[in-house]
Amino acid sequence: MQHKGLSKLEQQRREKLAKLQQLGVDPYGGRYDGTESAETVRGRYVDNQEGQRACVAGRITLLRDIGKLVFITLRDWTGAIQLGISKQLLAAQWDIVKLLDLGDLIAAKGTLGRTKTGELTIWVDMFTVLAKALLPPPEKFHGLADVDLRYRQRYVDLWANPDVMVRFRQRCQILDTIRRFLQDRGFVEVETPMMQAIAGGAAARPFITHHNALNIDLYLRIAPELFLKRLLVGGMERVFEINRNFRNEGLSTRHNPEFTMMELYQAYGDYHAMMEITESLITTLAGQQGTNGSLPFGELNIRYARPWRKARYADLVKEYAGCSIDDLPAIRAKAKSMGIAEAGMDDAVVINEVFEGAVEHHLVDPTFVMDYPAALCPLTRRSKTDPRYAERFELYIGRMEVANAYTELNDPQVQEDNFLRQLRGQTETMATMDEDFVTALKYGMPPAGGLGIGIDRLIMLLTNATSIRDVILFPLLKPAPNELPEEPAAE
RNA sequence: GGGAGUGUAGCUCAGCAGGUAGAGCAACGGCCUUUUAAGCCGUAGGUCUUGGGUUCGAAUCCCAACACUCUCACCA
Repeated sequence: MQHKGLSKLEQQRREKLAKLQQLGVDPYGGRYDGTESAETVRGRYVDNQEGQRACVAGRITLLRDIGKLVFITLRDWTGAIQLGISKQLLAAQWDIVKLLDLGDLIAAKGTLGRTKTGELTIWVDMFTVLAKALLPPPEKFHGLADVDLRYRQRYVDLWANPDVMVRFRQRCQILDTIRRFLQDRGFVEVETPMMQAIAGGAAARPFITHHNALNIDLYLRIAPELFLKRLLVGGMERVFEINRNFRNEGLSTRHNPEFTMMELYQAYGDYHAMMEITESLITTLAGQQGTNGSLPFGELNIRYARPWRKARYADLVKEYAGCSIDDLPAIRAKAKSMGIAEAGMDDAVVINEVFEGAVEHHLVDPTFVMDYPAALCPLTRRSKTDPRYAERFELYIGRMEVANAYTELNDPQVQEDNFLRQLRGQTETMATMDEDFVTALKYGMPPAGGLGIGIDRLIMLLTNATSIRDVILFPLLKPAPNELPEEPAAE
């Protein structure tokens, strides 16, 4: 795929590499101690104070050759700093300076100062080549813009588009905060199987894989829920897991087949306790990211100020769709008017279609949607006052479902009945009876609240990324043509 | 899978009432010791995604394929 033009540019760089070697320079460096980040150097510099030294390493992203003076913009993962290299100061290494290219990795030492225009600059008196780049970097001003290329070559995107680095470092910071927040509340982090004999805990099509030694098919998990609740039975009272789920579904700006989910379970809690945790956690995170209680998300401006809106599912349908979820003819009429093929659908499913079509896009600021129809919630305890509803909420922010939580069902009899009812309604692999889970419940699971937060979507909201692919380092892509396996010739 | 859009130099993009290609950056050669997307002079770089068709003539029009983006569908 890479043709003449490119290999010519590469050829030129290989020649420079050979020249470096002739000058006795190892173009691929080695261990280099004593560097500081660009950010640190900027932070500690004091104006009008002589003799401040600095040592940095990074990639050459801009190079301005003024003849006997060269300015380099050196970028590391904290930011950029300018190097000034003068022939007078660096006569011994001048031949090497002239062989530097955009994209090369170098380390440099020197004295700090400011130029006429006030730019903080390291006046270099020693530098080391750490890695010669054989391929040219993308255009220096626009960066790498081709969306597909950015995902395929994230290793270029990360430094060619500095916002990308900032966002992924924010992602790490957000995850740190989540872990600390939960640990402070007494939760412990656990890891449960990603490969499961029965893919349970959600309704989604799983990926199938095979274990050779046991000669069994296994599923990549679609949710950790049933294992985490087994831990409640085992006496682990506050657990959480942050890990990948896999769902064999289409891709979109809000869906990646593998995505990161945080699930937690708290013994003796309920869904109101989960609301408190959710609201407290996410407002903490929003406060850390943002300004005065609100953050932009695409065209939207989302207000995170507490308290968040709480609204019953049924009330929202009435408010935005104009009909009661108990009035099935009206619901079906509404569904039909919205273009939903409601004829063969289950009542609860029709209601949910109306909800998704009529209500969701109104839910911009954080909103807890409470009390779902029980038929939609096989793992949830029903309301004691009105068993038609389940003690469940979903949190919507920016028109997206971000969290899902409920009072866990701990009655083994009801759980078994729900599984059986689900089995009757489902096609293909969507549901399998997990008898061992029912057995676990028979030993007694404490009443508990459980919560799942879609981490990727949360990070989208907190970092103003409107595509999930911008918060996942390597989103799933169709392999490039030359990576695809040979296709059988048959049509 | 449906709909809309995109595919031109290494990168970012022009060119599309049909007459076989342009700019900026990057590259190469030259000048320049305070630049900031440095500047100036010069040079080189293209099977216009692929395959058919219409035409005297196609980057441009038509058909098909491939890839990507957005969107809908699938997704409790």
